[in-house]
Amino acid sequence: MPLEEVDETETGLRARLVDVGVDLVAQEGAQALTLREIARRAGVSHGAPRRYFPTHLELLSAIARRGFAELGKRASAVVEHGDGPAPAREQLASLAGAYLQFALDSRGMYELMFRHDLLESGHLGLRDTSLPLFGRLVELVGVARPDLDARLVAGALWANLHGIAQLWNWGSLQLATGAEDFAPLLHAALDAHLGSGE
Amino acid sequence: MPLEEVDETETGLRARLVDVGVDLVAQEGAQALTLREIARRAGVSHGAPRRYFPTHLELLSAIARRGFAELGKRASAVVEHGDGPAPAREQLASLAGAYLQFALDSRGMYELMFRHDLLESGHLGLRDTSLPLFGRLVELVGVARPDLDARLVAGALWANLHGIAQLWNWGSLQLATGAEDFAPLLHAALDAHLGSGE
DNA sequence: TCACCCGGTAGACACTGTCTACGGCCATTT
DNA sequence: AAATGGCCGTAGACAGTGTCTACCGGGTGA
Repeated sequence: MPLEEVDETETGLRARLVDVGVDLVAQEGAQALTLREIARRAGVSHGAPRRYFPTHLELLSAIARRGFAELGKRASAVVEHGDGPAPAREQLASLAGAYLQFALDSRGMYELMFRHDLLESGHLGLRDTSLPLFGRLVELVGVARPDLDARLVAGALWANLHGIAQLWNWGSLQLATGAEDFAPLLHAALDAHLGSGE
Repeated sequence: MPLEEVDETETGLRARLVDVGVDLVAQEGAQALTLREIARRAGVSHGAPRRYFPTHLELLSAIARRGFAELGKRASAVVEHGDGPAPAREQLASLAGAYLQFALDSRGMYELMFRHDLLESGHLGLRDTSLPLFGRLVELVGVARPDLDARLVAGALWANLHGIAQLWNWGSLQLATGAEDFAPLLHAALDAHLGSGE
């Protein structure tokens, strides 16, 4: 009877492994995401994950995809939150704030999401998980500053956000700038790329 | 007789291990910096490094410090290169360009230098290796834009450079912006943080 | 000459990711 | 109803890792 089972949301081991991974990275950090530890916490033998994830990297990628999904959800929630259509500049501020807040709330997950070997492995499916978010960023930049190259400015702004998130997360920026809150940096970046006036 | 040997530049095993590490990371990437592989290439047993570096992380930190030194050297060379005192804005462009070029030339080393567990371990001595460079950045920003908070702008700009370097290095920005050279992004960032006019 | 200690060796240990052979259970089939 | 086959998880082996400990060889001091 169940010969295809297209529904992937069942409570099988595959999903449970990813669940465990998401919890584990939140609690113990990215370096704790051992294949064997995930299997242990899922209550199966260390060979079991191989049935669904041929390699450790693919399991990690599946976990990271959850992170991208969560980030996308938060971003959407923030942007579509206003009752009326808020000015693009404000939406961009909210979006950027949500991005940084996510990176700080979910240090381990953010770190996992931007591991080079994951990104380069191609298992992440960035084109599906991350590009929509970037697309929205480009769109908003295009509205806020029609005079600029939206893709370029959006790229530079994204890089700025990523840099702030990363450097802030390990304390370099606090040490360098003496700040104790990332808000000034965020606003400086927004003002820089989008202009402070309008 | 040799009871103190303050001179640390001798050709002992300590320095040889770091040399090997620098070569190895340039040739094979950051993930190749195994303790045992470094020892192998240095022609000693796997236990030998422990005499000088109690832990793997401390050896990696010593290698990364070479990277920071090299980066600082390149930055100084570029800034002090002009015969006359070039405008601060131009010096900033050169400095930023050198930074990005270093990150791209020495992918593996750059990756190693900004490994969170190295930065957080405290073995890097960032206060000595990296802060001078940042100080020069602050100084130049202060000259170029006396109307702004130099430390804040310098921090945001540094984060921007770091983000561009990282995202560019694994291809995300190419994919997102469609660019095939990082120069436009660099100029966009510089214009954004320092203004395009003057 | 003897003792000492510095610097490197060699083996063990726990842990990792991957691979392979095995088994047990469910569902289909005859 | 009994037999068959395939899916899913187990268990053990293997090479490799970082760390720890016991050893020891040879040069320097007394």
